[in-house]
Amino acid sequence: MTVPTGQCCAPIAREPLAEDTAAELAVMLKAVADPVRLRLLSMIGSHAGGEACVCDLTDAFDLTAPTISHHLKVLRTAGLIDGERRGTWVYYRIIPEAVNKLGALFAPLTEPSPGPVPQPVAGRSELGLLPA
Amino acid sequence: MTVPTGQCCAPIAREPLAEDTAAELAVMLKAVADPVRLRLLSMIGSHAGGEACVCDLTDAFDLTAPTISHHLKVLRTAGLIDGERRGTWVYYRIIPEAVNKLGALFAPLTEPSPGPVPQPVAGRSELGLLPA
DNA sequence: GACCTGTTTAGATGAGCTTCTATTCAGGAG
DNA sequence: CTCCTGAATAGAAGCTCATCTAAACAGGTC
Repeated sequence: MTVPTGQCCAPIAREPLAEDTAAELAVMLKAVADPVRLRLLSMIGSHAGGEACVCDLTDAFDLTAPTISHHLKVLRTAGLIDGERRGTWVYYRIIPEAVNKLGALFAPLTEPSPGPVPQPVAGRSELGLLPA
Repeated sequence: MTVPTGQCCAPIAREPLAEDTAAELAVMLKAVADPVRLRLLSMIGSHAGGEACVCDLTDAFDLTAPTISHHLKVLRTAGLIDGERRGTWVYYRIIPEAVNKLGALFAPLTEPSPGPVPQPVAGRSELGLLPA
């Protein structure tokens, strides 16, 4: 069973997930299924300006800097965050489309909505990182 | 066990997740962060009547029955599904509150946080743990 | 009772993950 | 250029996880 539209997938309770779609989503979910990475993602996403410096993130944990760096790499490899070096420091920010994909997966099935999946459309005006 | 059915947290990008909240959510996410379990959850949730027999689920995978049973137990332990034996067969169904909790976590931030202050430079802002 | 089918439990094995220490890379200051 | 700090890489140790085979449990049929 393949997903009708080109989008990622319907909510989890609407139709059985395709095998490859499940594998793709599992990669993203595995990246988030860790207390440290969850908090990292939350700190980055909720930080003023929509981005956070690694130096800010490291101090919130009882972990060494290389460990934090490793977790950030996992999140980046999964396509959930993006990093950029500006001078001495490196700043990370969330990729809203990736998070929205997960949100759509677990969206409640309150009403049996019509045909297509109502994609939540990455808005997030504050973090202006959508290429229009 | 666990999973006391209640609102758990704000969307991931609104405020930093508390340490224990992140740990609790990671347990649930880890249960879902597997291709087999994702498909199992999707099959159960999208099955007619809202519940599915183990016998139906097993045939869709190239895995042995004990392995499927193990994955179902992980999902049940995480509070995502519930099982009931009726005669010879065992039927599983989704616990909507648990799935909704994940949906709320990754819900898009339509209304931006009221605190602008995009000034991340020069001396890290506290950022630490949120007060409960 | 004995027997058959569906499901779970118990161990074991091999792969993967989290964390560390030690080292290297990148940029700025003196 | 040399030194210092922030961040990433390399490699290793210990633990967790996904999967299997073998065995046990639950319920129905004869």
